Amino acid sequence: MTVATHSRTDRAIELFHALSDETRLEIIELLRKGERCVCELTDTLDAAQSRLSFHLRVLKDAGIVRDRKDGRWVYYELDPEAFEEAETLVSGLKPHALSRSESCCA
Amino acid sequence: MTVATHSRTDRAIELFHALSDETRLEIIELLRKGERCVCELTDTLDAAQSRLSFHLRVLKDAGIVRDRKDGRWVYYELDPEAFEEAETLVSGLKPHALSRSESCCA
DNA sequence: CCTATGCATCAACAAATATTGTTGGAGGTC
DNA sequence: GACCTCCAACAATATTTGTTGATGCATAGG
Repeated sequence: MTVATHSRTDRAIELFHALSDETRLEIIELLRKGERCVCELTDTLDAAQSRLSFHLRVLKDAGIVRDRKDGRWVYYELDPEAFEEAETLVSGLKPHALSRSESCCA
Repeated sequence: MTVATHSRTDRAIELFHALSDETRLEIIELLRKGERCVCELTDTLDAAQSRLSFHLRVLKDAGIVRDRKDGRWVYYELDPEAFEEAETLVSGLKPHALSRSESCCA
């Protein structure tokens, strides 16, 4: 599922976009405590199931969460790799991180 | 200028949102080489001036860039602090990073 | 002054995203 | 099998975001 047709920029957009929504950040905050099923999330966040399903998909597509099916329930948990990746991407944007051919000055 | 009540979550949303757009990432990539005036950006990115102005404002509001006026020109440059902040926010979302004493928001 | 340049801002439109209610399938329980 | 729960997917609507062109304002130079 690790798509390779993503440029570095596209990946940054996808990841940062997924992280730039209140509902999604709340989901992440909850999942930091451990795996949760959708029903627990809808309950805790007091959000419609279809809404959470949508946001969970965004998070999943971005690789931020993984899901696991167990009987009737689907459990979601954070994928640490995505956060490493986000950190790497952020550092790659920093002014002092000299990466490829860059000259200088105005 | 609105500052006032910025919860940690609101700040994350603002920052990540600013970083989740192609044009803005291109601007950042250019500014990594150093300060640039808007005219250079419009030229290099081949974008309408009003379009860049819009995105520069988003970046500025998020604290990612600073501007400096010199004569008729306005120069933009990256603010390293914002990237430090972004990194901190990302680590704060990581599954295993147990936060200090508390758990959330404001 | 008068005009040209560099940039911000606004209004209007276009496009992308999010929310809601609904539907249906997969999986349990009895 | 009949029936219930959990959840993803769809369609319709509402909301947000980005683009474009016009306008305004400041500065510089004639």
